[in-house]
Amino acid sequence: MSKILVTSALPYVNGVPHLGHMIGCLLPSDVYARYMRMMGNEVLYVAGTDEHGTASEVGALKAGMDVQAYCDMNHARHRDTYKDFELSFDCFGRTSSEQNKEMTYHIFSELDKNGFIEERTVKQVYSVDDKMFLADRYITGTCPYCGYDKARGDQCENCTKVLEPSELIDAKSTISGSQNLEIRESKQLFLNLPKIEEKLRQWLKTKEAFWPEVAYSIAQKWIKEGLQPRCITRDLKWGFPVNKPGYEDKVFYVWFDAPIGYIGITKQWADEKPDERNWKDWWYGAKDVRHVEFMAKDNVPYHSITFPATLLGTGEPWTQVDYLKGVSYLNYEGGKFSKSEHRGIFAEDAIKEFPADYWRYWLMINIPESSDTSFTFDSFAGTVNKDLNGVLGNFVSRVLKMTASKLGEQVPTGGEFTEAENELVKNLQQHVDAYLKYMNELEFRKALNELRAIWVEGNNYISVTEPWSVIKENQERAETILRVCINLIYIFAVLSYPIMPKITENMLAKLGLTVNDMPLLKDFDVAKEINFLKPGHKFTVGEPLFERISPERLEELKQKYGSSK
RNA sequence: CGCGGGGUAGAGCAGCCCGGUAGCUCGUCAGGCUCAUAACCUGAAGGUCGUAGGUUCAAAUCCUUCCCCCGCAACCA
Repeated sequence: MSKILVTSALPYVNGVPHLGHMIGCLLPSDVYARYMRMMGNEVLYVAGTDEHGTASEVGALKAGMDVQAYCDMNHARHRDTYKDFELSFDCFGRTSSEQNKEMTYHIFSELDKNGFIEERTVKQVYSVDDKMFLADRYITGTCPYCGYDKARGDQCENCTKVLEPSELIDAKSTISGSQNLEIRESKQLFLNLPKIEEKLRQWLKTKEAFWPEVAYSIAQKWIKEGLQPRCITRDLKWGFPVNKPGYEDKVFYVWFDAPIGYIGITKQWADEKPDERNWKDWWYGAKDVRHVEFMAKDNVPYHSITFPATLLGTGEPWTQVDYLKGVSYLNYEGGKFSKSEHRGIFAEDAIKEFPADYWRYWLMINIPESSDTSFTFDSFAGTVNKDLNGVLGNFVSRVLKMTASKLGEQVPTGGEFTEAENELVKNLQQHVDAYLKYMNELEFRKALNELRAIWVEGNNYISVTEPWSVIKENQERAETILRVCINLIYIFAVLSYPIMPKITENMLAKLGLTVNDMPLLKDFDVAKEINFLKPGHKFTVGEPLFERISPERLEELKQKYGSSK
């Protein structure tokens, strides 16, 4: 048994998670955590909301709320949504916690002590009326190059020119609309990345053979271009006050304390049961911990460069990332998800339309592993109707109904296995081995394709053996076939658990079982499990596992959630 | 010449690192079955592997040119 530390990139607290967020980090990390637990490993799976930064301050301001209350509200909203999606966090914490503050202070102090922190003076735009410094994107004005009147301080969306806020004509704050802006000088603290570069380069080299190509190439790119010192403080109120004399009125930049949040959240988890849990077992001088991180590709630089460098700079034995699963973007019907343009389907709405497992399955079998991909309702409906209803749901239904009507609601007795059963077991074992191999390698698309192939084996077997005909002349043989089929339902349920936990529970319930009756996936032996349910074991037919999506319903969904134009 | 990823049957993808009969899912067509959710099983058709050139006995796979799509470009979370 080994220890697997699973972390998902932390969703920003006042964002509204959509399907792209779900598949980018949250869902695959959950599938992996569940899988690793079923492999018999000790798993710690943590995530939480990333709460600091300008966006929260501005969001609270616009909502007319106190920042803390605003974050409390949004944190709860995230937590509930992820619960609806069956995400099995051991702890879903927050970066604004006391524990994270403690970690952040410690790590900063070590970096400072080791000479990796330096002071620089930077010029920033200050809004006199808002009484705050403005991030570049909170300033708009007329682009001096193309005349576009809604150019942002960092870039003009119209002519794509990269801008300095001071270049804008008639610049104003997007928060209050005030034009009373001035450039002020401000002292900030920087993390001296160039000083850590060599150490980082050597560390990164050890990852080349293991990380996915996307992740490693992005990290490599940053190294190649040369690292720059990085500002880690801000003139804001919402955040951890800097624990260095002379800087108490500033806070740490959100990107400094956010990844430290993984550690802080682990401490939140440990503090719930201090007698039996210790965060250091996972993060500090920890032995035999494999740390697997999940994130969308935009997050890769922070997790492959900045955060590892931060930890390296302390000179302390922190757990670093062993495997970094970077995922590309999921678009919506060809365009980007956009809250402001009401385009896309957001997690809270998705769950009202269909149970979590429908989404989990579609997202995992379509996870953007090699390039960006799109969600479409046509594809979703096709997958739900074909894979879930046609292949899996229908198999369960035909087997249980046939058995119940011909032989009663219990596992039939029957006789010895024949060539057909031996063939089935052999094929199934091959697919199972491939499924487990791909899950180990975090090749989710391939793994899910194997899972479906496993379900297809069931329909294939029943087609070939034709129990509905056989029962007319040879009841014992038909009983054998149906006994095997009912055990297949049990096997399918177990194997589907990491992807569709509720469906698994539902399938097991039909067989009078619970998830506690499931075997470990480690060394999963089809020949043994095919005989798990003994003759006479009761079952119930019950309701179908899935609901089909009719053409009318499909049209309705497309209308409701408007496609991109 | 900013950087990275992608361009393979109607659609979505695998194969490319380690050259050697181009695979999978959906869709289409044909057949089978009628236990089941008009579902399931089998078979077939369908591809100049973005473009142009090079290396090689042999290139989707290696090298070079160009074109197209997506994303990123560090005070943006």
